[in-house]
Amino acid sequence: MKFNTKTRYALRTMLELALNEENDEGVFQKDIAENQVVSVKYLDHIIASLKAADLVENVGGKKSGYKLTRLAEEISVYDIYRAFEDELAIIDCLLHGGKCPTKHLCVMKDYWTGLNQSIRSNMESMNMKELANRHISVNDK
Amino acid sequence: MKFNTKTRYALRTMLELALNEENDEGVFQKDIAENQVVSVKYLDHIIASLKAADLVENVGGKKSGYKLTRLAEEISVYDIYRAFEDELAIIDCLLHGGKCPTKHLCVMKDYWTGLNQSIRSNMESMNMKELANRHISVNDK
DNA sequence: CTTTTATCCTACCAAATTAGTAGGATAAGT
DNA sequence: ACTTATCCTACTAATTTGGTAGGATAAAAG
Ligand code: FES
Ligand code: FES
Repeated sequence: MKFNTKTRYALRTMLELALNEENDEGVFQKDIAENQVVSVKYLDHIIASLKAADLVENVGGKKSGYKLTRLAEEISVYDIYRAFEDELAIIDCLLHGGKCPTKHLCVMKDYWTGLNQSIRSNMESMNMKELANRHISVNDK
Repeated sequence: MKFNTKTRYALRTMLELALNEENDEGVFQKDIAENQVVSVKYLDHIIASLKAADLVENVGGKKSGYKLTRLAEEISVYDIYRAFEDELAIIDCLLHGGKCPTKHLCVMKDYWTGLNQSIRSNMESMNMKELANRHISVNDK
């Protein structure tokens, strides 16, 4: 029961972009890589997924920095999770009307569904603006 | 972000035992295996872990059934999870005073800590008696 | 206009984890 | 004596994870 490292790096990447929301020049991949202590090459994959999910974009052409495609406030933790994974389904029985392999009705399914929903709601209700604000208030002390 | 199948099978196994709490003869492994559509051999591992975690015990000697070691009410979903995994830590930064690899203070850690706590509380607050009751009320309709 | 550099894109890969199977020992019941 | 259910240890195939490597492309710097 772990989140993968890509999602974690992606969140910190998005946090940097959220902190630079006002910066029209965007942020360079290599600067992010340095701050996050991750190779530029690895960050390549992460940013590629974020782009594919339409969460970030280049400011200009090939050698330009990155910006968020929308307001940080409108990007949730779950949005970022979704750039790397399918819809949250903590067990397979919850997938696409997935059925339980058991003979009889499985009462656990209701429990899993509730837990799944709770985790998802938590991720949906936290946005990057809020995280950026927290970051500022912590680092200003 | 998935729970493993062992935990899932274990929960259903424990549910069967909870439903047979009053049955002094215990429940046989092979009967559980049949109900859960899982090989007896695989269930071997699952039950071994449950025993190691002191959640179930044999009623008698070698060929006897299993019973819960405590009241179903006193066994939480998290107890069962813990029979197969270490303390819940949805990212490694949360482990044993684990530090973040970042240069600066990582504000994400507070978020992860909160989510981790929320998931854990959810699992801790559901017990096998409650699940057994739900099972009965669903299957009696 | 040449060199550098940052993004882009596709392969590949080693290690770890998952979800089991296999084989047999032990001991109780028939 | 035979069957059978639990117990115990190894092994393994498939998948996932967490990356690295190589090079193409295009912009900017000199
Ligand atoms: S078997 Fe599907 S949730 Fe229990
Ligand atoms: S790096 Fe540890 S939680 Fe962000």
